[in-house]
Amino acid sequence: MSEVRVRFAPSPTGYLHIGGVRTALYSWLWARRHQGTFILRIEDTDRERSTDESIQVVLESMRWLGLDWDEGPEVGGEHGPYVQSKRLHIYAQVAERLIENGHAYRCYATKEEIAASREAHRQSGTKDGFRFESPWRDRSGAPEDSNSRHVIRFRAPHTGTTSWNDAVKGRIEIQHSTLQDFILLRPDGMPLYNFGCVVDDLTMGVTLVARGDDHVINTAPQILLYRALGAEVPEFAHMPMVLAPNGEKLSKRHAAVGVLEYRDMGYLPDGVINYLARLGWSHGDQEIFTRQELIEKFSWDRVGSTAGRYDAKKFLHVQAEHLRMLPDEELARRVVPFLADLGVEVAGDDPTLRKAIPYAKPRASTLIELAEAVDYFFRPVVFDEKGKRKFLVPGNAENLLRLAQVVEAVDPFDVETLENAVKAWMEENELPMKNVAQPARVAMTGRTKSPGLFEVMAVLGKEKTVERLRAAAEIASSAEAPST
RNA sequence: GGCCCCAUCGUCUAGUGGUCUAGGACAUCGGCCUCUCACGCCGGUAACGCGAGUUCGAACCUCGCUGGGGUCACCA
Repeated sequence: MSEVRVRFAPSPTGYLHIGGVRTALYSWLWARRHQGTFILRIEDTDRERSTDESIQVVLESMRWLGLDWDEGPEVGGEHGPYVQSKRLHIYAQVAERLIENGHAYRCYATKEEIAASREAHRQSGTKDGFRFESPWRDRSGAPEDSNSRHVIRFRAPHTGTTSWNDAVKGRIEIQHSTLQDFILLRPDGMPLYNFGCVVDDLTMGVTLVARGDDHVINTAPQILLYRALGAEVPEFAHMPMVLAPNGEKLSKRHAAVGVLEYRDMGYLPDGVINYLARLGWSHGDQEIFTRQELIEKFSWDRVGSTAGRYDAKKFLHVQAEHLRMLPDEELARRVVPFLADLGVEVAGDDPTLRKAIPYAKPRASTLIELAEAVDYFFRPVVFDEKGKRKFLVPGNAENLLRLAQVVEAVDPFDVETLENAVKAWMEENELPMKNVAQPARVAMTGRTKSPGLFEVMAVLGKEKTVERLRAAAEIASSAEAPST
């Protein structure tokens, strides 16, 4: 097999959409699987919407996901520049060639003329789609003022068909009668999508073009363009789109669509990648994949043909699986910034943090939840009001005090020894675990839900455990008895 | 509307003519475990859109219908 060269070509218009990420991911996996080249190209020819900040967002998104590119912005490459607005001279050259060989022509029609033509078409009541037929298609000369504003159009065939064998959809055939003389270059020299895309893919040696299936129709004009340039046509892979839960096009209204939002919500790159990979692609019954497994197992023929719907719950589940797969040291390191957001400054190699992670891990799906599950080890208890009212009551004060006493004598201060000592004390006094556990839990964590009592104690350490139990006993004894 | 694509549980999917009284995962509902909450474990509900063919036999092949999506720009 010849070298695999694939690209991801987003337009920088705000954020990197999660659907776009999936396209990027599949291409990246394909490249990595075949030791090929993954190219990142910025399609910023829409001046209205493209911004430099957006380019940075795209790069940052790709970096965060770990989808590294071999050629593209910041890393360079032999076929640069990799930003379309810096390639205008190339498009101009190619367009000139197409004019010379008769495949393209200068069109001086004004926007007003086109609008009028569209209106006339509408009035005529035909059922066919509108195609602008430029009077300049068959005119040889130019207007008197040869500098006048014009675009360059492709001389599209009116009859026949173009077909290709799509890597995910199979054979697709498009009627030429549905094509119009699409514009290659605007008066300002900016290429339109179909032209810029083809020129770049061609000059960059792209062997397979992967994109969303909203581009299926564009493939016909693009193939025509390749042929007009006497070039070999690459392979195409059109994947179904990611839809909203209700079947609409996925947008901000339905979910977080910018991929960086997931970073901020405490998702892991591998969690995002796994969920997206599995949305539309499958490998038997396997649900959870490491990045390496994805690289080894990905193939276009396992990409399904039905549009996938975004499912936040499944996404969170897959994310949680990856959180639990991460070694504790690594989790401790990664949770630090999220703890900082909660106002807790702690180092990634802090021994208390390191000890707390294994107990917090099964209770968290994201890094944010993980941070929230360990914060009380590092700062004064903040009581859950309901829990406080229910459990820190006079009737429990004595037990809390005595528990503090029992615990104070425990050595070594580990889970097993603690459990033995406390249980022995409870048995002696015929105290049911239930009566002791919740007040103690609230005392130590401020909440009614937490890891096991003895686990919390062991992480907290003797000093803080005793201190918190006594403080809670104090609160309890001075609290009013429950009114009911 | 024209053109293009698609159609298995609520969702993601396995299934490529018989092994399917359709499997897995998420969600959901029961239960177990238990000091709370999770994790984990066990079990349940739940799908081949409809209609014609082809065939001894169809979720799998063909056609039609219905439904959904995409696209018809000097956006990408």
